[in-house]
Amino acid sequence: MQTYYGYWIRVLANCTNQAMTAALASMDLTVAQGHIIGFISHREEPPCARDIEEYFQLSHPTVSGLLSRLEQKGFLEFRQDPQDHRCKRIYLLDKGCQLHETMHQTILMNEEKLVQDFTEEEKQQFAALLQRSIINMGGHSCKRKHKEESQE
Amino acid sequence: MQTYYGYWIRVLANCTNQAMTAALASMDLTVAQGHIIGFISHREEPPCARDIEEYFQLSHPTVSGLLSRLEQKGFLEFRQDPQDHRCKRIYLLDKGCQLHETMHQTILMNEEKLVQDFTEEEKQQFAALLQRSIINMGGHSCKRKHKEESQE
DNA sequence: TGCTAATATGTAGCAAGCTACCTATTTGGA
DNA sequence: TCCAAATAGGTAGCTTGCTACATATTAGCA
Repeated sequence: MQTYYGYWIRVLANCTNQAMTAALASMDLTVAQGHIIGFISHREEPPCARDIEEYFQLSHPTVSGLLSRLEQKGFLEFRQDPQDHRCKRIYLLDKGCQLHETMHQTILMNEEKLVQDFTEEEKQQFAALLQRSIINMGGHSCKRKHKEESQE
Repeated sequence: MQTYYGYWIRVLANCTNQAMTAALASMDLTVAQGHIIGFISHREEPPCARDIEEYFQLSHPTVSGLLSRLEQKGFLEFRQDPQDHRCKRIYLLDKGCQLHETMHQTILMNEEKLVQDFTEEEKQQFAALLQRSIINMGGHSCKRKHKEESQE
């Protein structure tokens, strides 16, 4: 067996990141920041940092840094949860809401580019194999329901 | 169309990275450093930084930083190319060569884990779809022949 | 009640990715 | 030949990922 998948995944992750970086640059957003804005805007209830960590399988300091940069740029703000004083709920500000639709379209376009010459069957296969490999690697995010949530 | 691939690729890249980090930790190597050691040891001629940038689709400063950390730890050394004084050829030192076999086995184990419940056909499909999506995103690394090279 | 464990978050310091700029060397065409 | 473009590499400063530590609050059990 050749040792290819890890290499391809690394390169593919880098490629998609670079393409999305270019696409989102005009909005003063990085790829990771854009995904977080999208995640927040799709939630009915304002999430806390912990929710983002679980959904994206990221460590707390990583999410903490992302959120603080988004706060500095005026995309969101924190408000302490009245029930649980440990939690800081994340609220999207106008600036963040306005961007969302444009960003959503940009992400959709890049998704389409990624699989532009795939048949419908191949798209489904690709999605299924990606999800199974995440589970194989012990990724927990697949334990949660993603049905109503987008990747952003 | 749902916006999933980008999200899955991000999560998968993160998962494989975390698993490999744990596996390589005992060798005082990070994942990126391990892959570079593997790449160098598989080349007949000592490569220069530019070769690594192309193979892994990474920027020059990224590769530069990786190599300088590997040099500091005594895994490799630079020697100026006598023909072209711009190039610094990269030579693996004993410490790097000794590690290679162990690291290679570690990477193989993780590759196997990634697709542990895939059939042979699914493995081939996964490989083909990953490569096609890299090409779709404009990744240049696929233009080069990888037949004789491993992912490391 | 009161102590312990679990949970949410904060921060320091590192690796690895990037852009943008720099110098030095080589190459190639006028 | 000689100057400009291409090429290889260096460095500053950023984001994003991490581990390892810290504090504050909540929950649960004796």
